[in-house]
Amino acid sequence: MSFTIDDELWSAVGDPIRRRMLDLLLTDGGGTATTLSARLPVTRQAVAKHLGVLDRVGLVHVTPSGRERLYAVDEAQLARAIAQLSSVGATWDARLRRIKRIAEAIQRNQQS
Amino acid sequence: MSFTIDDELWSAVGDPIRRRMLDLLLTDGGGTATTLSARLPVTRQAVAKHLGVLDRVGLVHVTPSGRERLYAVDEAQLARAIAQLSSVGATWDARLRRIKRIAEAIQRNQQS
DNA sequence: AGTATGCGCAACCATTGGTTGCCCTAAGGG
DNA sequence: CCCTTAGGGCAACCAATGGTTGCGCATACT
Repeated sequence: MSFTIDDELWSAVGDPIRRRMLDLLLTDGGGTATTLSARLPVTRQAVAKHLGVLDRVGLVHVTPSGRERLYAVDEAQLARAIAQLSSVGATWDARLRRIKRIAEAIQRNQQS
Repeated sequence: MSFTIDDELWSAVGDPIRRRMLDLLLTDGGGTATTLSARLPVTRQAVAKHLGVLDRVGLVHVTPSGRERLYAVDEAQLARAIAQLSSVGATWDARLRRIKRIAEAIQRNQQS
């Protein structure tokens, strides 16, 4: 059945700010809390908390360098997250399809 | 760019309990707060609140019948949600692919 | 009539996402 | 070498959300 795949991972990408952060990290190839917050509508501290969340589920990893902490996307883990998204989507899609087929079958029966 | 597609809709399916509720409503073809809560690890009131959320974004619709309130999935809206999931997934997937291509190109250059 | 049941409302609690303020420490410029 | 600047962590605080319990109301069942 597997509806509860990995709620931690899903809820990590569930937040719109975190999705935008992942987008930025992907396009820029990395960033710090400060650079990210400059391009987001929230403060550095908020971004830092989000980075903590993403780090805990392994979606990003950090490399301290001097007084900076550079974050980058963990591609393997993001790939896993993508897989889960499409898995849930596929499940629902299949069910919707089945429902539609049944509905059409009923219509056909009623017309005959 | 459209990373902020429809955060309302996304965050509605972002909650694990709500996803399981949608699953149940799809497989059973509908249900009430009480019947759902019987098959979920939360109370009827919690389920009722979630149903309120799903209702507000249009993912379910309700038909009052006597003292019961029967909820069912709005298939069109769920289809929209699925489309958004796969859209975000596809975006990230494309970027990961591009990064991988670049990485391989660099490797090839360094070997030559 | 009276009981049982489905539901809504309100109060309350914990967690989370957000803010501001403060302090520490590493870089950089006179 | 000292002092300023800038990145980042920590703590307090606030609002929203997901969860609970308790209660009251109205509809159905016997």
